[in-house]
Amino acid sequence: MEKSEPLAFLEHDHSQCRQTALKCANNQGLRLTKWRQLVLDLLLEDHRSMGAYEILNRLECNGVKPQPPTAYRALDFLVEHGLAHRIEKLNAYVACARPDACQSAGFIICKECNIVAEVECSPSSPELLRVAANVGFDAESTVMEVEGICSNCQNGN
Amino acid sequence: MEKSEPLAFLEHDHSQCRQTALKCANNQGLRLTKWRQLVLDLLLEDHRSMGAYEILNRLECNGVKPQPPTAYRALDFLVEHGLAHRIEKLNAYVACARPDACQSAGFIICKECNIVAEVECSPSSPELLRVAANVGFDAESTVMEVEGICSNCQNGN
DNA sequence: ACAAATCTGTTATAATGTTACAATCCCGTT
DNA sequence: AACGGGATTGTAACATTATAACAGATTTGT
Repeated sequence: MEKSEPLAFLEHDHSQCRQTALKCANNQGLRLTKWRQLVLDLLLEDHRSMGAYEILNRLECNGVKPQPPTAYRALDFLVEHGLAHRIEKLNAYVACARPDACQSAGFIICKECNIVAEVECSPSSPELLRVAANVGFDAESTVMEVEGICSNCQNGN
Repeated sequence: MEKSEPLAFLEHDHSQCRQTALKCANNQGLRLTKWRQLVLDLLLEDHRSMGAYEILNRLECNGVKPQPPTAYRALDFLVEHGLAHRIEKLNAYVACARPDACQSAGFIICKECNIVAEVECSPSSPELLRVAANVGFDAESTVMEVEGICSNCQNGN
């Protein structure tokens, strides 16, 4: 598979994605607590994005349903440590597709089926970064998202 | 001035920006109604972004303060017709810096002073678009945003 | 075992955005 | 000028997304 192939659109062994993410989390010595684990599991179900409240509504542990801060804390943690990404356009979250090798990611978002394909790519448009550098701007984070209709949905699937 | 120079960071005659935007709106034959005019005026005050409710709170006409839908309708209209942009990372809006020649814009966002510099640039990272094209994705809109600290704010201004 | 740091539970509230429907205004045609 | 259809606005209620604040519990390093 090519480096920047968007996994989400390809047939693949998705359980591998989950394995990789978990392994990666452990290797980093992160504290994957109960809620973080559960949230990550939900996100790792597939390559769709989930809103915080969709996650919250499905979160549950021994019959206990947590409050919003619990979901947001877990999400913040996962995003901060590169196990998940926030999709700004959707106010939603996806599991990182390549937590072992994620430097800078862009996202291809299908409006129809909500698949979010992660693409490892250089941060932002080169022009944008060049201009930022020119004016002495200290870039900390970048958002790269393309929204449209995926090939499957164009064909009415 | 170079094509892709970010106006927001440069000394410039800002009244020109407003003139251009208004001229542009009229040339397109758009109906710049009362609220649209007022919202656009607020956005054109400078190159900062404003949240919908910040705009709403400042909106007023003959002592009448409108409700949220009024602000959102005006913003949607302005965005749809290229007179303003939505900044996804901030859930906020800026006036378009070059409404006469805006094809595809990226944004440099300073966390400190909230300046949003618009940069005309090719849409997204080439890799991201190439991958999208490869998988037959029909791209409709792209988000390109870089957040960080501008040169002024780095120097404690 | 202790203190410090981190994480969780809980309540409340803030901020952002939308639905739905009635009333009004604008514009082209009679 | 009167009419009719489409666009715009007024208004109330509500939905969704996110955070503040603080107490209690758990984990970690020493």
